[in-house]
Amino acid sequence: MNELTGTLKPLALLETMAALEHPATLAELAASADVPKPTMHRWLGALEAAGLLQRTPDGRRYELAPRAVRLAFSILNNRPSSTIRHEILQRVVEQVGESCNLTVLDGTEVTYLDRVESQWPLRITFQQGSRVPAYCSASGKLFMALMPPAKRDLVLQQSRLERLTDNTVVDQQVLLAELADIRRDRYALDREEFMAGLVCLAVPIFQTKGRIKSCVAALAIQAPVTRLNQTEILTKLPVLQEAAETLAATLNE
Amino acid sequence: MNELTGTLKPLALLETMAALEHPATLAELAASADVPKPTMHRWLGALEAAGLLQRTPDGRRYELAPRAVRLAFSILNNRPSSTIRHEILQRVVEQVGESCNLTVLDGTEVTYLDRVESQWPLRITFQQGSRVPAYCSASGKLFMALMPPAKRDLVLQQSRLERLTDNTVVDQQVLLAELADIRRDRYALDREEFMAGLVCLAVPIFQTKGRIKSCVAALAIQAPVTRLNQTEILTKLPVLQEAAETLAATLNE
DNA sequence: TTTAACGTTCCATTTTTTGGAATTTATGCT
DNA sequence: AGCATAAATTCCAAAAAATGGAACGTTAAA
Repeated sequence: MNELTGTLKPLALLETMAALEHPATLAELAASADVPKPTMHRWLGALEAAGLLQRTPDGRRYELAPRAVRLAFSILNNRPSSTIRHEILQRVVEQVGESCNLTVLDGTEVTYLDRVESQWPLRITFQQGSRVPAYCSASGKLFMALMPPAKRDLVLQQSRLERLTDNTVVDQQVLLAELADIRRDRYALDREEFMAGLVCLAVPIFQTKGRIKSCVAALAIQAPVTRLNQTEILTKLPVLQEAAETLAATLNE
Repeated sequence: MNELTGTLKPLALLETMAALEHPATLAELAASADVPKPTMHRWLGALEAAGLLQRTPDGRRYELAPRAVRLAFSILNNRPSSTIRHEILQRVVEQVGESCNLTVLDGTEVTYLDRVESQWPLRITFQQGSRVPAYCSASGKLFMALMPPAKRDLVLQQSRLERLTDNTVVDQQVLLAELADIRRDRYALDREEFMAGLVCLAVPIFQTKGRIKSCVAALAIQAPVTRLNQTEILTKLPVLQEAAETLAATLNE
């Protein structure tokens, strides 16, 4: 996990204290955080003054104070909708039995916002944060199909249509024709265009602001073609669409 | 309340975010914290890089991230404060003679923060794994009844109302009607809805932020219907309510 | 299309933080 | 009790970091 640096170092201390089994002394904490004692002294003093930490009755050890507990309840009470989204993804994986991911468009690439892997031994493991070119992925094509044409042309202009597999669409005219279909059907397929043996089905997640609907994210499942071919994967469309509806609700509320 | 200053200002921001109902934009946060936009930009960037905050899919708003939830559980699981709560639970068990537990809502499920068994005194069983669906447990229904309707709908939408016993409420309309009663009465019953032979009574623990009260945890007792039936268990209500008051006091003082 | 608001970058200035050394306080041992 | 030892605290000049006004892109609303 990313280390807390700079201004956040006292926050790292709070995290350390929360993980601790027993109250600890200044010297112990200074040693474990690898900072000089005067520094730790100041940090502890600040957190104590803030009411996040308090000293044990003997005055030599530090432990969490009520304000930290209040913060914890606040966090749980306001449980980020991202966790709710993750659960929705998990449910999709349970229902379709294949890996599922939530993506957004970032320039000419699609980035994985969240991802839940299927339990099959044979599976494609992407990780959260990884990126894939838009023109050869289901979600990417979906975004392009549903965005204003001017913007789409800009994205296309910046994309070099590189051949990644035998099925990759490298002709812009062919791609545009497919985008028109996708725009009509409201789903997109990746027919082994990015990676041989990998098929993918994506549906849009719309956000409504005022009277304008825009596709802000995409929900997709990925499967080895040996388990689900292009036709079979389409049977999962209803499940995906329903989940996308639920996901949209977490965005608009 | 003591103001967080100096190095702790980003921590104050985390507290603000935890208290927020909906994800907020940079401009809103800058205004509410009364700092220039570049400063807020840096703070948010630091917390985002640390994995404590993240942006909403549209990239324009910020909300809590999984690391914040982990921190919250870590704090609640921590000894000194949990010991105080545990003692209160023990007192309840002594008074009512039945098992008692403290729960928080986590998505569509209720998780046991602490539990004291009537048979085995002095036993702490914080099992991160022991979870129960919200729709068929006393505490779960309590949480749903007392949360903002929009959030409640989101939780309901995700809950599959599965029949676990003859008494499980699987009709959403019936459930909503009961939630209205619970909201009025400030207690909830589990009438053998989760497990045959097991009845349960739950009362809310409120946290007050400003003038807003929110139910952040629930205190409940469980009993075999043979020892306490639905009517008899209600005689324990005053004991529970008093203990809940005491627990709330440790949060709000 | 125009306009306004929002988000982001830049950088000289100001303000903190930092940590070695010294001082004070507490603890353990005989 | 008295000494030795370790921990906690204070001090302060050097070093590092945060700050925020101004300017620049970018996105959304009229």
